[in-house]
Amino acid sequence: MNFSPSEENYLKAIFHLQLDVDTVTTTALAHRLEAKPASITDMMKKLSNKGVLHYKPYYGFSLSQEGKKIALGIIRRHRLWEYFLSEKLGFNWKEVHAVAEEMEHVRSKKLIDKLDEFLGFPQFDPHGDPIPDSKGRVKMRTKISLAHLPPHQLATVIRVSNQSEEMLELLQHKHIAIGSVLEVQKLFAFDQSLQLKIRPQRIETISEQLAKNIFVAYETGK
Amino acid sequence: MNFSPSEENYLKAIFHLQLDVDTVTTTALAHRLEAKPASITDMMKKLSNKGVLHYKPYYGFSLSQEGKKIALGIIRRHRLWEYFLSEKLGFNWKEVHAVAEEMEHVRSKKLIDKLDEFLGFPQFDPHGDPIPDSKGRVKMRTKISLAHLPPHQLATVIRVSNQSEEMLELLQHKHIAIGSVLEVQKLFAFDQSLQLKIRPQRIETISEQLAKNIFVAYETGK
DNA sequence: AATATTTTTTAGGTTTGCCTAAATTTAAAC
DNA sequence: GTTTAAATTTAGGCAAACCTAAAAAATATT
Repeated sequence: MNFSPSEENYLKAIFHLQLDVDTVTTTALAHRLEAKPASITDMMKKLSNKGVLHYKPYYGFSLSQEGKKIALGIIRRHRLWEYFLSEKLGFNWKEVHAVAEEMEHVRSKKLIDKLDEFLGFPQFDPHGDPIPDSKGRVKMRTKISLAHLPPHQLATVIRVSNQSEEMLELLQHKHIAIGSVLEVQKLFAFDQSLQLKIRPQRIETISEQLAKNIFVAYETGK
Repeated sequence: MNFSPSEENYLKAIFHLQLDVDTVTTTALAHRLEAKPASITDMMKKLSNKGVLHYKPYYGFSLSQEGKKIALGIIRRHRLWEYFLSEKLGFNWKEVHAVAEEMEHVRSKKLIDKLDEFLGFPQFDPHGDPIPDSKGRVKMRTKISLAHLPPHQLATVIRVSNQSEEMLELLQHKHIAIGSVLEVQKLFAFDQSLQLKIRPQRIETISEQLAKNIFVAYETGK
């Protein structure tokens, strides 16, 4: 079955909303897609006719098994393009999303699988979100601020929320960069400062304030 | 001004038709776009209102200066993606066009300029057609069968029309590949066979039949 | 439980990009 | 120079994807 760009956007949005709730409401989806509730109802009828949606009027909707598979395919395309834009063309994280939003609608299985191969089968996009593989499987990770990382848990730096000159200078000094693998060795109760072990074998101490602005991810079961 | 994918396809098609004729007719365009003449008229009204077209009802149309600039931008996008698909993802020439047809409509100046840079500012796409640069300038080349290449004219192999095992074997034996730079040293009148000089310094003789299946290009003034 | 409020759906309208069929204009043929 | 044929445009319709306003259903309030 074939889906228009618009239908694809609906499926993707529902998928994301379902990460938090079992059943998605008309208003929630309208809000996310910046559309009016009436438009949502229109589309829900169409999508449930196509069998990708469980829909009971007035009681919300959720993706069918088929719908989930399709949504994962769209997310795969989106995140692979994000990775390409960031890694190969030098876009920064903020610019990447809007462009990928368009590119994800180019539908060619071969294109995406070749792109995946060209990129070296990346498992996570530049935001640290997992990229589904060609069978729709995703690696799960927990993403949190470094300030909340459990001690002795190995994690990878995926983002810094503050991009000021001053912070980047400090990060450089501490040898912390995107992709750095590290763990918390000690948490000092007095001021919540942290002692880090940065792979392969560097020890650094950072303030709570800095830790709060560094985001890390680590793999979890499943 | 902004153009929909459909409008872009019309502009591109008119541009291509104008390579052969000054004024494009409704029927010619309808034929090329596989649409009905009435649809063409509809769109011509829209496009001439947007100022990209000279249009006199019943007498055909042609691109305005502005229209040409936009068409070149679309062709630039198309051919850069073709180059990417072929060079980076390993697509073959036949598959490249259809996918690029979709990708060309992702509009982001930055995306295209970064892609251009990433690809090393290529001047010709995998079909040997010129890629307009970011200012819309194109290098011109003549594309012909090797059988018709004027003697002593340096040219580059851009395509082989027959992809059979047998022919590829022969090409390999003669050290002729896509991108080979060569010139005709002698044409034997008896059987139209050719003696080639292949850069940097190889001499090969090939039959007329083979020459007819090899296509080459060479730069011409402007 | 009855009423008020919020959420959702229905009904009907708009724009884009296509279509068919009929009318009009231009070009060709006699 | 009529008449015929071909090309083009106009008129009116259709589907997709949105909208507004009104109606209907579910939820909250008292």
